[in-house]
Amino acid sequence: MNIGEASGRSGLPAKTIRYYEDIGLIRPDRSNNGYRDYGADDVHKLRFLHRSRSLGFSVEECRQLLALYEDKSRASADVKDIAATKLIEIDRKIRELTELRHTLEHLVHACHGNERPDCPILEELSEG
Amino acid sequence: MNIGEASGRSGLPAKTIRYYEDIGLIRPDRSNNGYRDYGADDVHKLRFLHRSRSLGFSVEECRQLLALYEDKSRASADVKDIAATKLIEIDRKIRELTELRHTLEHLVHACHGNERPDCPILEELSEG
DNA sequence: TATGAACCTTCCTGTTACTGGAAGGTCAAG
DNA sequence: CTTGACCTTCCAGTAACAGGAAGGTTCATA
Repeated sequence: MNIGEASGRSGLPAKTIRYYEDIGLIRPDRSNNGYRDYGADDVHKLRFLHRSRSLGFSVEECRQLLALYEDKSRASADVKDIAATKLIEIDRKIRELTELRHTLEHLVHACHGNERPDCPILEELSEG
Repeated sequence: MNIGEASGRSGLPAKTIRYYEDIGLIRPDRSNNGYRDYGADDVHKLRFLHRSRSLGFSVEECRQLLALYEDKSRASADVKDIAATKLIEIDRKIRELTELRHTLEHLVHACHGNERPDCPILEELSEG
C-alpha cells in the first residue's frame, strides 16, 4: 500500500512516516514508480511506534523497544526496565507541574485583574 | 559587571543570557574592551526572565510579561489573562500525564520481568 | 485525448530554547 | 612573559517533526 493508506491505518502523518524512515526506524519496499510500498508488518510497526510515542517514550526509546520487540530472545526484564524508568520520569514531571500550578494559581488569585497598574504577579516575578 | 557575574547573580548561564540578547529581550551596555556590561536593572530583568521561564512561560510569553512589567500604564488584567491561560494549559498537561502514568503503571505491573521472552508491555504496544 | 484532482517524490527551511565548540581577543597574577 | 580565566563572534547541533516548493504519477472525467 502507498504511504497515504499506511498513514490512515497507523494514525501517523505521512510526513512523520517519512521521517521515521529517514532516521532508520522502518524500511518499506519501493514500487516500480518509486512510491513507498508498505506491507501489513510495516503498518504493525508504525502502530507500535505511534502508541509508544503517545505513551511518552522518546524516539530513541522507541527504537530500543522496537529492537526488543523484534528480538525473540530478549528478556521481558529489559522492556520492564525501560518502562519503569519512564514511569519515574513521569512522576517527577507531574510533581513539578503540580507545584507550578499551585504557585501560578496563588498568583492569579492574588491579582485583582483590573485597570490599575499594580499587579502581584509581576511583583512576585520580579522578586522571587 | 561582566556576563559572568550577571550569570551568577541571575542564575542564568552566560550562553542563555547572550541568546536572550540575540532575540532582543535585553540590551546591555558595552565596555571599551567590547565586553557586555550589565547594570543592576539588567540583572533584575534577567532574574525576572529566569523565574518566569521556570514557571512554565514560553520565551514569547516572557517577552510580553517583560513589556507589561516595563509599561507603567498597563492593566493588571492583561497579566492575569496570560497567567490564567497558562494555568489551564498546565492543568491539561497534568491530566494527560496522569492518564499516561496509569497506563504505564498497569503495564509495568503486568510484566513479570524475567528471562522469558513474552512481555505484556510489548504485546500491548503492538496491539493497542 | 486532454485535463484536472489527488496522490506521490525529494529537498530545503523553520520551529523552540538553548548548548557546545572553535578561533581568537583581554586581563590580572606570578 | 606566560599562564589561565575570562570574554568575544560565529557556526553547528539538538528533538521531532511541519510546511512548502518543484515536479512526477495515476486515475477519472469531459
